[in-house]
Amino acid sequence: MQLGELEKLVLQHFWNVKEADAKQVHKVLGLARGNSLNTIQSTLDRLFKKELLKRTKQGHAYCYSARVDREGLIAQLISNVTSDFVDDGENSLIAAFSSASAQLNDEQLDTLEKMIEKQRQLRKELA
Amino acid sequence: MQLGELEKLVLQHFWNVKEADAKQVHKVLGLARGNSLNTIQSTLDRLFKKELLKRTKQGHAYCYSARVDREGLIAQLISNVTSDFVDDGENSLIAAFSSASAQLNDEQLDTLEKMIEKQRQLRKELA
DNA sequence: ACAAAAACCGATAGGCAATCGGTTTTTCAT
DNA sequence: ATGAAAAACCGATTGCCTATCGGTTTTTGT
Repeated sequence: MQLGELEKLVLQHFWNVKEADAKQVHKVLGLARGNSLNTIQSTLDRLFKKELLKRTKQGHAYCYSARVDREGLIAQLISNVTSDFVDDGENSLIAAFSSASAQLNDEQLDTLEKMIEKQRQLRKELA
Repeated sequence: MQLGELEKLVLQHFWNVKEADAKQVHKVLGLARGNSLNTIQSTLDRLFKKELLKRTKQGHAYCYSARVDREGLIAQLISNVTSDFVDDGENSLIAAFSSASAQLNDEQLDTLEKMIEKQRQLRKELA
């Protein structure tokens, strides 16, 4: 799945504002870029069809909100873009990590390790 | 940077064969897909311009080989696709991990932790 | 120098984001 | 209920990129 520039801006917008209709998004993002309301509507619709936004009728307008959070989208994008190079069963994040671990600094390694520990703890509590 | 289907196949080919000229790639990949030699040449050229392959004149033909390994490409793709959503300094993998960790099974968590340890060890040796 | 091989150029088609005008549908107030 | 306004929907165009080749130019080895 391919994301264009405006689509990315809109997604980020919805990580800030929880929900908004086309008109509101247009006011915040569209006007500054010189986009028509229609352009914003189309973009919202495309993102809805891509299942990155959800929407509900609210009065006479769709009210949109994020369907994935930032981390979820990043995970999905990584999976999409790497899947052709990753064996089935292999988790793309792990494959990615083996690719990119050299780029991480010590502090980031610590962070990651703490996240793993946290996840383990969480499971212990649920078990 | 956008990679097409044929481009991906060609890249993977060069992770197997070290080096080859257009004719050889065509024989291995192109014939099976019904591609002309020209199509293969164009693709090689595009990948060269994207700096994913390198090439040297060998007799009368360019001899191509991989410029990035699988892990390097994966890392680059991840960086490309996530950079718009990740603050400078923040690593996209870590951002992604924080949401995707729940999807990993215990074994994969172990794997990841071992990778971290391995990376730490590597650094200690280099220091 | 010449034939063959390879590179290079340019054109076409197909897919997707961006963009918007115009039409249809929905909605709300009267 | 009905009509104006608002919003959704549809369809077309543009631009960018990959895929694909035909044809021309350049290179090369004999």
